Amino acid sequence: MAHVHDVDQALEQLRAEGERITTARRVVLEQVAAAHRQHLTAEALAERVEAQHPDIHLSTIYRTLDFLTGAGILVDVRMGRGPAAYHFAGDAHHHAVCSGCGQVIELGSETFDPVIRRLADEHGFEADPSHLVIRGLCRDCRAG
Amino acid sequence: MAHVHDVDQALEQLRAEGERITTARRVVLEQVAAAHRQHLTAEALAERVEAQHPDIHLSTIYRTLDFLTGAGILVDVRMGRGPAAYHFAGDAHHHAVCSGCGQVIELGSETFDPVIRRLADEHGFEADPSHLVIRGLCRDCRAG
DNA sequence: CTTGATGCAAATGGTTTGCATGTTT
DNA sequence: AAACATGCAAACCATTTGCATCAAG
Repeated sequence: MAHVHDVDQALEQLRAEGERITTARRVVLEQVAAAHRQHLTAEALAERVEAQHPDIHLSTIYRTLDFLTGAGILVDVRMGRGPAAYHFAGDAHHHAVCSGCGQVIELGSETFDPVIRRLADEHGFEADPSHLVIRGLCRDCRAG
Repeated sequence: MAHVHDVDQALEQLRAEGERITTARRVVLEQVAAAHRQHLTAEALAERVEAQHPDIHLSTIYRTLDFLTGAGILVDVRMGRGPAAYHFAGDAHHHAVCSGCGQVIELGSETFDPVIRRLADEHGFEADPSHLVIRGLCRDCRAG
C-alpha cells in the first residue's frame, strides 16, 4: 500500500479499516496537513488544535499521534534530544544536520536510492526509509 | 582527526586537549570498551560502574557521557523511544531493521559512501554518520 | 447499545540542574 | 590555590496511564 500524504487518503484508510473517525483525529490530520512538510511536535500541534477546539486535551493529541503512527499514516521523527515530531508517511524526506551550526539541509527521498539498491542486492532487504538524519559539517563550518 | 575507538586513544585525546581525567571518566570509558560494540544506556553503564565504584552517582554518569559525547569520543544513539545508548565514535556502523520481524542486519560504515559522496558534491556537506537506522522488510518478511 | 475515544489529574521515565563539597591540575 | 568535577536532592520535560465519562458506529 502506498503511503498516505493527505487528509482524505488518511480518512479513507481509517474508514476502510473500520477505525473510528473522531473530531480529534480529523483535526490533528488537518493541522499536520496545514503544516506541510514541517516538523511539528505534539505540543506545537496541540497549540494549533486548541485554537479551534479548546476542548481537545494534550493527552488526546498524544494518543491520536500514537494511533495515526501505528496505522502507518504518520511517521514520527526523533531528532536527537527534544520532543518527537510528526509528518505524513507519504512525505518521505531526509536531513543533513550540521553538528557545527545546527543548519538543516533537506534531502529528497531519492538521495538514498543507491543505498536502497545495494541493500536489495546484497541482503534482499526492501528498505523503506521515511526519515533519516545524517550528521556532519556544512560548507561554512568546514571552512570556518 | 580520526575517531577514537579505545580507552587509551580517548585518554590521550583528553590529555592533549587539557581536559581532566577523573575516575568517573576513566571507568565509564572502560565499561564502554568492555561492552564492545554493544549499545549501552546510561543506566546499564551505571550498573556496571557501580559494581566497582559504588560512590559514582548516576548524575555523574550522565554528565560524563555528555562530556565524552561533546568531545567527540563517544556518540549517542537514539533508537525511537527509550533511553539513549552510547558507543565509541570510531565504531561507526549502521543497521537495517525489519519492520516485520525486528531482525537487525548490521551494515558496514561504507554502506553509505555513495550518499556521502553525493552530499559533498551537491552541498559541500561533509557527512560523518556514526549511526543510522534504516527500516524496511527483510527477505523473509517480503516473501512471507 | 457496545466499544472504543476522551478529559482530567496524577504518575512515569529519562535526564538535567543548583548548590555545597571534593578532586585534578 | 584556581578551576572544574561530583554527590545529592530536587526540578524538569515529554510522554503515559487510570479512571470516570462521552461519542462513534
